[in-house]
Amino acid sequence: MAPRQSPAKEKLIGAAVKVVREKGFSATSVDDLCREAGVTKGAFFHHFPTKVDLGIAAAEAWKLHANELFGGAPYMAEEDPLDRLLGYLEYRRDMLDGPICEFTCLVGTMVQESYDTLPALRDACHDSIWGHAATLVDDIDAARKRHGLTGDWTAQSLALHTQAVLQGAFILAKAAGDPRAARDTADHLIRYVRMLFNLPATVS
Amino acid sequence: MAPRQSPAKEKLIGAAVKVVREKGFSATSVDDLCREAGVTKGAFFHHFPTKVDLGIAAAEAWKLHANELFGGAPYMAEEDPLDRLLGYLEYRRDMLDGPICEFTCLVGTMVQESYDTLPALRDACHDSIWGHAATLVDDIDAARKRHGLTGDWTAQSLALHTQAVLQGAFILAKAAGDPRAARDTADHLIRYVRMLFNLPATVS
DNA sequence: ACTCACAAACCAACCAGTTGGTATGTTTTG
DNA sequence: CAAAACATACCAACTGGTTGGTTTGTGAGT
Repeated sequence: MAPRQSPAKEKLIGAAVKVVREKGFSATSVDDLCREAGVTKGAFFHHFPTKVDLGIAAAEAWKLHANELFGGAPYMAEEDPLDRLLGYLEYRRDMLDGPICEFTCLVGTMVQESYDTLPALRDACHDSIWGHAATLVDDIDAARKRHGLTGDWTAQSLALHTQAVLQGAFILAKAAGDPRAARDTADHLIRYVRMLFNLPATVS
Repeated sequence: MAPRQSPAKEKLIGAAVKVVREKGFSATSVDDLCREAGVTKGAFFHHFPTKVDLGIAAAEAWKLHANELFGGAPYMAEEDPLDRLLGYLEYRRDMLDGPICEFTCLVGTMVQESYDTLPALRDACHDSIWGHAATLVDDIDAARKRHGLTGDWTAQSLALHTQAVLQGAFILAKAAGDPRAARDTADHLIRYVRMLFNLPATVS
């Protein structure tokens, strides 16, 4: 239902998602992006006033992509909200496989570089992360009620915690050049959530 | 006891630690680093063959700095290794306060940008993170034995998990421009470790 | 006739790295 | 012991290439 943007604009956003994840935002030049998208600089600056504006558009596209991907995943059919939450976490753990460039996070990468120097881009990254975390909050709250939990933590803070652990896992994978440590960290996260909800700690 | 390097070299490493944490590695120019250190470009390339080599030296200095800081912290006097571990985590949580640029991690920032393009720098970041995590492993293992724990996780994986959570917390703080979400995530980590060791979940 | 979407050529500023040099030790040698 | 030879630490000026961004032009659709 997206209002079908012009092809050059979409190709540039796709190129940004790909290249920035590999090289980082500031190491990616406008020429890199045009080359990847198969478009000239004229087209670039026709659609985006600055390079930062493409970064912002890419962050927004990334949020839509993520919420579509995880909103439509098989575990979303589970009836118990806790099963949906655990399904999400296991799905994310299982994604930590194969080439690193395919599971890392665009906005986590961008915000590391831009938080102090490019506030508009930082805000777009914030919106992307918080917007994705928000899709978990209702299930966490419903799971708390259904399983009669108390505990001095909020659904929002647990949702953000899952995102933090995943972002940290990406850093471990990048540093090691190998996703094993990232998978172990995701397993710790799953074990934590199971323990919070009084399930056996054994990870599936 | 360090063999006292030349002043320009030390100033450049200090400048790299500061400026790269604020702006990221590739957005930081050699001129930025020279200006911050108060030396000329000639001095820079006398001591470091390339900008990447300064990044590597900064990553090594960062590891030494961290292991010195946390190795000499007050909680290290605790007798129970579990108290040392929890002391470490609470200390790290309490550091998540004040200006963001003062608690974020140099090597986490650098490896995000360099993992695919600058393998030598990535390896130095890997060594820094893994080297710091290693300082926790013995205490975790000793705590497991003393508290009679079983559980299908390794001390190494829990040590790395703490680092992942902290790295993720830094990303949340950077994205929000505010450390509150990072503190909440550190509290979840502390709660997890307490639950693993069968302590009351309440966070101090 | 007019706008939109794009292309090509171009620009000043900036980039990492080089050059050729000086000042200050330190080591070797007559 | 002193002079010569060498090494280290540093500096100012420069270079070729790259940067984000601009300008001007053009072909297709309306």
